[in-house]
Amino acid sequence: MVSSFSKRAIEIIKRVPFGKVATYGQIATYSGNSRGARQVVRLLNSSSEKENLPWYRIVNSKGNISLKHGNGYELQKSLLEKEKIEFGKNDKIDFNKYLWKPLG
DNA sequence: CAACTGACGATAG
DNA sequence: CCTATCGCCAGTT
Repeated sequence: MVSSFSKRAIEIIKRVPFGKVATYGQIATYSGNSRGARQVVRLLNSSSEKENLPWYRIVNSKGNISLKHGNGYELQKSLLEKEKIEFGKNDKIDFNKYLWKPLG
């Protein structure tokens, strides 16, 4: 068995459906390591294009985009809005509506 | 092999 | 609420 955290994380990221978002911690947890959030970041940076990952569906635990303005932030936001995801007051995403749940 | 690096997260003040 | 700090892990330098 491979049991490689990275490979599993990639598979999981690919499973995040249209119109939903997931947190770094979520991906890490479902990949077998609840503390692997930072590895998820690495993967997004190193494999988002190769693996064709929906990197823009990954946000931080607060429901905000983690990128900096002028450095992808607006891009990610627009991509999410195209998936009908709404941003609240502080450009915050409502997890009750948009957080991805692997079961349903 | 040691140090550095991240789009994080939890905790403390 | 906000900043500061520490912990975590794997891939790079």
